[in-house]
Amino acid sequence: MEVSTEEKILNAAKEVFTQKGFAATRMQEIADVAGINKGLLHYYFRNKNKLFRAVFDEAFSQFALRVNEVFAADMPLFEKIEAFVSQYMDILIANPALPSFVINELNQKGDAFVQDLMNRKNKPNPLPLIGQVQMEIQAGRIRAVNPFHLVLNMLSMCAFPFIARPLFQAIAQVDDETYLKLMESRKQEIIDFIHSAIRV
Amino acid sequence: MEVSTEEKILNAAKEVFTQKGFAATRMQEIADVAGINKGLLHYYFRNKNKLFRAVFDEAFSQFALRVNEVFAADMPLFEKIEAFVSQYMDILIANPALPSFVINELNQKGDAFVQDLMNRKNKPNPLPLIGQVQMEIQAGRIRAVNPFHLVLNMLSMCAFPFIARPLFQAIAQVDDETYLKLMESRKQEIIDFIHSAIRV
DNA sequence: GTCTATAGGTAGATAGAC
DNA sequence: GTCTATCTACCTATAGAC
Repeated sequence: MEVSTEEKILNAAKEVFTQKGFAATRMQEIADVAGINKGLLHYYFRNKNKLFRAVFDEAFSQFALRVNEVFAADMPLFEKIEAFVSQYMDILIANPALPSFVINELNQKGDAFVQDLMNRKNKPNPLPLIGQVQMEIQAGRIRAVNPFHLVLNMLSMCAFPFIARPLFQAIAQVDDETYLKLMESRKQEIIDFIHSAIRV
Repeated sequence: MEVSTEEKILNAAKEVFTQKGFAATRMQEIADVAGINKGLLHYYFRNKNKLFRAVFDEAFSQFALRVNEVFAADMPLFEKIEAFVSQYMDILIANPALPSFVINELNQKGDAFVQDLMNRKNKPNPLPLIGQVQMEIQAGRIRAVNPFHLVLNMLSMCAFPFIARPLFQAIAQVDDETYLKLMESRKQEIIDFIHSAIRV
């Protein structure tokens, strides 16, 4: 064990907050998971809100930043879609509980929280990709789809199976490992689906 | 006002629970929204958990039941997809906060809660639709897509924009009314998208 | 059925010894 | 930096008057 106490707390907090959400999380439980004393949580992070922000901001960045990178890259459209879906699904497979956590808190914390987040962080920016789609349509190389909805479709198909995972997993009656393998094979399925949908 | 106290409580509980989630909801706030005394909540529903179950079960049914109806209907595949997307989006537009509430609690309450729900309620059953897709593929009338992923794609594109609504709405910088109108026009967009994706 | 008052328990946060 | 003990506030739930 060479991890600092601060790291132990952050790891434990990430685990408990992502599973239970802000309101249902108990500082005592974070301390238990971290294997340290409850008082130390306040020594390092002052209060529950600040500890939460530390966990949430990191989780949110992990999504927003990667999105912008790929969206703004200099690549042909089909390659870009393929690269995005592949990379984004990899992030989700590695962190299957994160999307529901982030979406969750955004829903519950209210508009002020979301606005504050948008000002503070560089927000996800789909405009480069949307512009590229428009150009391809004008050039007649893809079908005339609404670019906004196309991006929304792509994001939906990637993220939703993770957010609604308990439901789908219960319906399909498969264990965790099998479900994640399904998500692995889903990458190519989404890419093909989008490709077929927008080809002329 | 001819609504019974019990109904007033249920309406208020639905509003507060869906907005804040189980853990962050205060019985006092439900009483305030309902305009009644806090003690009455316990008189009618005994405790917070039972009141929650009353709200949750109704919300969950609203989704699961309608899904099964359309999935099992005797219709050609394309018509069925069109009918499903149209009807499902209508439910979502009328209850934009419900999907995130349901998904949310399913994520946080743990496996026991989900299992209990699956035994108690007739769970969503995609098999009729999946079987129909397989037949169309064998008949060569649509492209050979994985039926499971096709259903998942359809559900994702419908539901995700509502679950991730605060995020998308903040990015698109539109007000509530505009966003819901976007969802209205999205119905046809999804139908066309799926149609193009699976046509031979 | 509806209200007030309060019991009983728990959670976040602080004080202070080591 | 880390621990124990405790304060204060709040929340669910109940008891009991009306």
